[in-house]
Amino acid sequence: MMGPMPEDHVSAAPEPTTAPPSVAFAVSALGFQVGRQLAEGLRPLGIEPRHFGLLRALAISEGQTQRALGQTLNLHPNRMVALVDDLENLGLLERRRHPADRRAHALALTPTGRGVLQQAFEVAVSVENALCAGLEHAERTELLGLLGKLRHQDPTRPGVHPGLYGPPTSE
Amino acid sequence: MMGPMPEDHVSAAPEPTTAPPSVAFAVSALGFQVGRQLAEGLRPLGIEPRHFGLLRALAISEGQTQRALGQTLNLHPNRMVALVDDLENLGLLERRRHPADRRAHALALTPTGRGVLQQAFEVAVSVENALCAGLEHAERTELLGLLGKLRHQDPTRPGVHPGLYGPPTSE
DNA sequence: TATTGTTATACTCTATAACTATA
DNA sequence: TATAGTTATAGAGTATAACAATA
Repeated sequence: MMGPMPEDHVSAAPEPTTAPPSVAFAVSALGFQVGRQLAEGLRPLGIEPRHFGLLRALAISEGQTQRALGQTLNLHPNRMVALVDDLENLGLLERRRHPADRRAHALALTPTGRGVLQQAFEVAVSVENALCAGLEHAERTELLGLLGKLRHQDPTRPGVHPGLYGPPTSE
Repeated sequence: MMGPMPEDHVSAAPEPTTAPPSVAFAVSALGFQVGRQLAEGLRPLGIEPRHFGLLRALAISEGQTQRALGQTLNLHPNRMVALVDDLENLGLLERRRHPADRRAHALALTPTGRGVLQQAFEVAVSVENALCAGLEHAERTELLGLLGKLRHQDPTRPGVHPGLYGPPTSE
């Protein structure tokens, strides 16, 4: 990875102490900000972005085992335990008996969990709208199109965000 | 924070299990990817993104005290110690005597440090170009313009990225 | 023997607060 | 008394590997 790369859009040797305007930098700083805002918005719901990601993935297909869900989210079985514990303690999901395998759990959202997921989506929408408040509707469409043309390193399942599962952001 | 927000661009209640195309999500996922790529690219130089950030800030005005530099980067004095230790051990900067205050250090880049910073900028340019490889020049300009219109929560000094100083990204 | 979920352990990173030497 | 830098300590998070139950 990180071998020779095409260097056409930006000159190769900028002023050493100065950074040219950079899509990478903008996207990185904005992405961090968005993550913080999402975490803040979810706090009243008692969950963190990683829980949101798990609930969302579970809602897409219920009855999955922890392992299956963990593979979808690229999470080690290990880390799934605490995450599922959290959500079960909050009453947002249940570990039910798996019909075919008595070792495994069949994960299922509770009605409360479905409600919280709904609210979490609304938080996400708020973050989106706050972020895009300075854009006309057409500009936002245009921006989405351009972002879609950026090279994604990890064309995994859509909706899977590798950075969503770290520790809660401090500061 | 996170109070009432305008909700015009996106309907407030999407399908609960499905996410509409979102600038926030795209920017967040791409930002995380960019961070990983930068870390990978810097590894051969023996530094991490946070060291890059510190070197860059130091290059802008040398002779600063650790505290002053830490304030620029929003880093507690505490965390500066290990960071400056790293860079001093690598021979990239020096703690010199402060002319006016014998408690403080005057931080200065070494020639090696200047060289490594230069190489780090080249890595950053590589990441930028890889990211934007699918864009025409005009599209990239357009994208930069649109990103600039997104609402920045933290209009601090330009070039300061709050998420740059966490632990090195695993996975 | 392999696999699911769990636990144990060591390790890293962080934050708070002490500490020292200057001011 | 306050400040610059440092160190100590405790806490949170992660990863690796062991473990029990089941396949």
